[in-house]
Amino acid sequence: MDQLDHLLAQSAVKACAACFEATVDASQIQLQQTRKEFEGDRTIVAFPLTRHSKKSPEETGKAMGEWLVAHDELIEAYQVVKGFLNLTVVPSYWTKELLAACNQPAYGLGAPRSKPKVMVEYSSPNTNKPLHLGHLRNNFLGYSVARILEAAGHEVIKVQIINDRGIHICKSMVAWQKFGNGETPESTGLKGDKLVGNYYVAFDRAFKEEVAKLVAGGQTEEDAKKSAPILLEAQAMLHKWEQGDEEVVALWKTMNGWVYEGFGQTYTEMGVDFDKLYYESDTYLLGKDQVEAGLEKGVFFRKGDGSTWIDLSDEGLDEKLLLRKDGTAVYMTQDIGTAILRYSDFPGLERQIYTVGNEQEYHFKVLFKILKKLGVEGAEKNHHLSYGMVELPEGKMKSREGTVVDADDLMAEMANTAREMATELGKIEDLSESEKARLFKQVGYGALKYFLLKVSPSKSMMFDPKASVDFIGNTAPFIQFNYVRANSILTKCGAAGVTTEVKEIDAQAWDADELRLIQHGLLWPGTLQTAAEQCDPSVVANHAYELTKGFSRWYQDHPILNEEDLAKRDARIALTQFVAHQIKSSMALLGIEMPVKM
RNA sequence: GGCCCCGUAGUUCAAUGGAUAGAAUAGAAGUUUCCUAAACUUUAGAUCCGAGUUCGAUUCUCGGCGGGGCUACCA
Repeated sequence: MDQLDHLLAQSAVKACAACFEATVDASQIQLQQTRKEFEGDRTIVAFPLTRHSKKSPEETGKAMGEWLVAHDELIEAYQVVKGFLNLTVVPSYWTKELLAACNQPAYGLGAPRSKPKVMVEYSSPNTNKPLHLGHLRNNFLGYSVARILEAAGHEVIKVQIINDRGIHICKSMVAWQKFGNGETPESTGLKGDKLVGNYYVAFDRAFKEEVAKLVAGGQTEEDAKKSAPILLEAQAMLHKWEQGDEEVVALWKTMNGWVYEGFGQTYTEMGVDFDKLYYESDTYLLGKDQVEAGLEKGVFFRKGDGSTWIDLSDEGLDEKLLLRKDGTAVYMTQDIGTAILRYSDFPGLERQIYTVGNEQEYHFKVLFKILKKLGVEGAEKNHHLSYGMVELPEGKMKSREGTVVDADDLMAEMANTAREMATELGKIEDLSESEKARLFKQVGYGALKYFLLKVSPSKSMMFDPKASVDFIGNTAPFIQFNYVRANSILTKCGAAGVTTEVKEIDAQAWDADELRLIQHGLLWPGTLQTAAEQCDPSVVANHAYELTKGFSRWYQDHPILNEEDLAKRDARIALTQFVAHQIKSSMALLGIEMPVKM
């Protein structure tokens, strides 16, 4: 619902009062964009109003249309098709709005910090293996949502919690001790996360061999999996870590350090960052006090064996464990502690948004309910930004089966494809090597980000490594290419001494195609609003694509700088500038940069 | 078994209960004296099945069928 819809709804309410003596609330007026095959700009659906008008949909629409044309100076004409009242808005309205938008660099954006403080958590990897395609979707999504919320006017804090402790990292550590021969990232030339990941794989291989041996020796597979010596070693190591054993902690710090170094490089390439990092090793014990306190308040209860639980059957869920019988914390305990810690770290925090895969929907449902029962204020506002799996043609990615698409490899491949394409087209010879390298990343990474963000988060999506990510069609490179064309014209304006400053626009300069393009651009404030409310970057991606497609079509048969009618030329330059600017700022919210040349 | 999500052109994705279900790709046919052809134009092609609610259902309800996930004293 944008400004115009708002005005029209108000008018429609008046029309209903005047024509039918009916009191209708503005919320009952159904407004939509008029479909392009009909004449008009906005459409009021007449069906729902018939019970007020006591007339047929056609007569209802006709009566309202007559009244609106006569009484609302914004409306130039109307047409009733079946039960739909199509309204044509006076062209000067669009021109006026366009002019205002052109002179407002932050057009469509909310005033900074005009909305509550929110926290967006994303990434949150384990430190025992490198980042993969699923993490890319997570990071791009979380980062983009943060940018969108910020653009909408929220103060945003980007965080992640790093799962730096636990049996998984101990597995890598044990394997490194046994098979590593003192290897380091320096000695091998490998990224630290890759090196540690290799030992995780090595652990798994050794573990499987041991299990096979034990099974051959007569054990059941189940027993063998519990008693494999290397697993026992890893468990012993975790125990030592928890005791604070110096040697183990030192190794743990060293290997995690390698991983952070490697992750840091990957984050830089991805273009994402964080305002604060939380480490599970700092927070994993935090929730215990909260649970003890909750126990006293009677929110939780203790079973005969000493374990602590919450009963959520009144909320339609079941019982959930919070402390083991030995009193140690579980995942949920830690999340309770971390959530509460964050409220105290950032006073005034309205809500936390967790970017985590949809397989954890149940977990977060439970977490939010527990927080609420513990009396955490605003707990119900927290949001699990749940997203679907990235599926490969052969099914789910499984690190143990080697069907993982590595994040670094994929990004390198994307930049490489961009290089091949650009070289073939041969339009960038005059760029320096570093400019070229930057361009290939802008285009290649842009294509990847757009590919992952254009799909609604909640849906699982298909990624076929063999088909590779497209660079033509509904893609970032298509959008970038059109931005480059627009930018090229604007640069030429400067060279030709034509001003791009927009002071006035001739309202008669536009044809129907142009009006449509302008109208689409003017939807941007409402679109951004929607994207922020729904935490959905695909809404922004969609808008940018539609706008670009409209521009591309228009560009094809409308001379801009070459237009002889100067009033038209200036109007078109203004429109070009408007579109280019909006493409750039909307794509920036997806973390995608626009090149100046390609 | 229980709970949750998803089924739309060959393929990958759209569509607050609204008009003739949109795009993109792949297919077929075209467009470069002119601001960047990574472009543009034309063409063909789909709502898993069955009921129900509604003036109107891809959308809501119920029942099938098919796919995925959760259902750990793992994280």
